[in-house]
Amino acid sequence: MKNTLKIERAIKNITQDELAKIIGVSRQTINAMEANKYVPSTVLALKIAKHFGKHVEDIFTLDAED
Amino acid sequence: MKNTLKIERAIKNITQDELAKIIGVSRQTINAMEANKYVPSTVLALKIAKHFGKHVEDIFTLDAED
DNA sequence: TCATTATGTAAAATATATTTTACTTTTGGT
DNA sequence: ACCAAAAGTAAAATATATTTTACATAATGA
Repeated sequence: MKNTLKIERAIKNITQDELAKIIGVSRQTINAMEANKYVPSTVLALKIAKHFGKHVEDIFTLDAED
Repeated sequence: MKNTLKIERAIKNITQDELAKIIGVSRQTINAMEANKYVPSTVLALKIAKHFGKHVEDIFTLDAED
């Protein structure tokens, strides 16, 4: 799975820390997601998508190996 | 978070076991998700949404306490 | 240039998701 | 009524997500 978190953040010009506070997670969690360290829970994905006004599929996409 | 998994399955008339095999998880995982025992990973949510031809948001929705 | 901010990284601890195994109960068809 | 299939439930084991704490590195703006 890949995601466009970093791009979305850049579009809105917000830091990882700001997004983390809005969503209610640690900054490192945002960083880990951007770096694909692990797969987020659906609750997080929904909150993120909602914050950016997009569908989950617009931000998170499946890879062949998923 | 709540979901409409059971309804989607009923619409397509497939069992938990069949959906589990398609998605690549255990039947009990499907059951646990339908019963809101835990929150699925985004990879699972994406696969499920894709299988039913819907957006993640159409199947999984946030509650106030999320 | 330099101080501050932002991001990257790591590891241990903690929390949660998922699987496996097993059994029970319900459902639906004959 | 009977029975196989489907769904429900549980608990231990396993895997993964997330947090916390800490430090390093990169980027930014004055």
